[in-house]
Amino acid sequence: MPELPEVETTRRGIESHILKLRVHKVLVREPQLRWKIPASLSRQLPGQTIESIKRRGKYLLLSTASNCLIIHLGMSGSLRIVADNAVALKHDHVDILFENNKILRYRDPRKFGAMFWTNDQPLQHPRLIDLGIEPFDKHFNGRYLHQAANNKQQAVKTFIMDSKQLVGVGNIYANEALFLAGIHPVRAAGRISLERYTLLANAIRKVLRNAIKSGGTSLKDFTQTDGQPGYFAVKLNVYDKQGMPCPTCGNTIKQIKQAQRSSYYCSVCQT
DNA sequence: ATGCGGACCTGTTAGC
DNA sequence: TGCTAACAGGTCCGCA
Repeated sequence: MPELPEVETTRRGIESHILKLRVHKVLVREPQLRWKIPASLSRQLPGQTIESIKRRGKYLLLSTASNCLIIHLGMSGSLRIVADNAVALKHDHVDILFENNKILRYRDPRKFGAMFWTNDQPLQHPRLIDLGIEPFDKHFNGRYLHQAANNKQQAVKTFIMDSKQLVGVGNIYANEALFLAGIHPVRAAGRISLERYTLLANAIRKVLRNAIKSGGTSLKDFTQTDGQPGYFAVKLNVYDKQGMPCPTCGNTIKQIKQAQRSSYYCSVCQT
């Protein structure tokens, strides 16, 4: 489900409700997500206070004075703030109950998400330590991409979706950014000029920034933490638009598969 | 080293 | 109407 904008929208949504609050209880109904949620979470988090809520790529980092709960939403995960008498539905796998009787509720039908319970160095966690640059880092630009692409034969679309290169760009925004930059998704990453990578870096930041501003993309089931849908979907140019006219030139949007993922592009505007 | 296909799991939808 | 197959926002792992 969530790419960087949806995770950031979630981060902001829960931050306003649980920052500086003490955890009263943790209820794990289904521990088996992508990896098993450690039992130590339920023992150790109660009594601790959430001191900060940060994001690294698509991971959320809920830090206490001595530990960090790392959450990844996978494809279908979501976090909501609900009242303590709200009935848990199927797929509501984890509740974190706070001292003010609000619950942070994790829901994930496909169970591709994950929760890790670590010390105070979450960025050293094996799943995070090799993550690439943040798209809003001041060092991220066309030169960075151009150098990272080196002589790669890999298609530029799978290249920008590789979290070891840069984080946060999933299938929707990869397609949208390539459209904005006028770059064909199949083009080899190592055969793109610095000038075009500068366009692409700017396009990536633009689509992510706009999506965050709109509260994320609502496709099927993404909602903000208050249950309101994101409003970005109406602004998508190519994603899921196969057969429809290109907003720029009117040519028919094409759909292909790359690395098992759907790619959408205009063969006139993107070369 | 690089890059690809398959895997994880459930729900929804397109197609027959 | 009902069954089946394909597909969905992510990313890890094993193999070529």
